[in-house]
Amino acid sequence: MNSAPISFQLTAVDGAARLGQITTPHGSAQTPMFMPVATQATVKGLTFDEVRSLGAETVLSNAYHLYLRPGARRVDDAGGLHKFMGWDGPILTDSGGYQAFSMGSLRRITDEGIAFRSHIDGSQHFFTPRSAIENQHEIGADIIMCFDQCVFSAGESSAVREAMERTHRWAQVCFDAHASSPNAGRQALFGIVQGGTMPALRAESADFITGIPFDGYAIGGLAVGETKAEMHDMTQQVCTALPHDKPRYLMGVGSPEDLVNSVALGVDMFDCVLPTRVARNGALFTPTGRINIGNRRYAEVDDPLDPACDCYTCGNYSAAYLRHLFKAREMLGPRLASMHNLRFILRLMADIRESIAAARFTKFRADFLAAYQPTDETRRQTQKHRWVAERGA
RNA sequence: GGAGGGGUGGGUGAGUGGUUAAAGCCACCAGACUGUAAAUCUGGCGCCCUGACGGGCUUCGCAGGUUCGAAUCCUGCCCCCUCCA
Repeated sequence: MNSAPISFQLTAVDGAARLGQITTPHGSAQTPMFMPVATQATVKGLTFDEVRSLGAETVLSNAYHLYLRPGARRVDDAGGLHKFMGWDGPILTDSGGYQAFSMGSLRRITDEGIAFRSHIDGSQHFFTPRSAIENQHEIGADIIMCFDQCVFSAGESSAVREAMERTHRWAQVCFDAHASSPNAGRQALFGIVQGGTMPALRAESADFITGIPFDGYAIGGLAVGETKAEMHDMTQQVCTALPHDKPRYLMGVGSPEDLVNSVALGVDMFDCVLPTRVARNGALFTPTGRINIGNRRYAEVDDPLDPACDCYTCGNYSAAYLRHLFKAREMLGPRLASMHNLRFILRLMADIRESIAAARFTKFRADFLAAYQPTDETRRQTQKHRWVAERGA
């Protein structure tokens, strides 16, 4: 029997929020943590030196993308993903299950697995739960994920149930394939709870998945189009059903407010493309909410976007300059914006951890949410609701 | 001086009698993006009224004219470009 590839220690609890540490073959990381997304073995636009200096301890990559290019075999031959991409900290790889959701018409799902048509060259590829695990063995991340089927959470119940049951069957296959492999001693495997937005299905899924002794448990199929309230309720429900002593990973989340809210429910790990994707399109996080740097109002702001921010961007450049870079479509714009957003998120996580350690997370959360307006759209809706409420009364 | 071509909304550029407030692209304004097919996508973009639906007004160098109806046809004028001398 191999010794466990990772260990998880809880060091403090504040309400349902947990402070902990995950130790992997490539070092340890404090939780709750946010993992920047390096889908194609790169956090778009940044070097890993920069990623680390921003405060990231663990990064996420994607086995589907690496399988297609440069090839899992090639990554293995290059000495594994850590060496290949130049990141010696913990890495988690997603199996490619999410691509069952995001690739739409390019894939076909059967009980055997998922047939993908490569978005790169149109070639046909077939992923089975077993092959997805083998890919991840070759790639060599510290934490690998079960091959699941992600669906639109609030979709038709029969479709959600079907995907959930398939995910369950595949979870067992993944577990067996991993447990019987030599990699079980050096890579951790997480199971994934599905079940859409239906409490009964989530309960069933959490029960099934936690029945398999994975190294950690993930909540999948959220933040894919359902309401914030549904996401919150499902996360809360699943968290109460997950074992206390294993890390809990809410996949694909999230926005600043989602992170704060989900930590309050007991989530330990997050990943999300939002900070970097949104940054590349000119949206930046600030303590008072998300803004679009391309807006006219920043044209003459010669101070940093957030003078209190400790990131490289805010330390060296004005909002007006950042806006100019975006308007001129200069590549430095997305880079500086990505650094800012990742720093914002990673500092937020550090602040969260600090507040849990000091047993004042509840207040921290309340203060943060009171100040933070997610987007202009939500801001507008909030104002409209208020207006309608006042008027209707 | 001769021959020909052309002037369209911020720019470029379609449109040659009605279905045109006028394509497309750019610029500009605004929004979105949650296990990355994304440095992407969406909406707005003459003026006025409306929360919206919608309605009103004024536009295609300028001035006249033909016509039920003109960016489109005719006349005059003003500019611009190409070639020849």
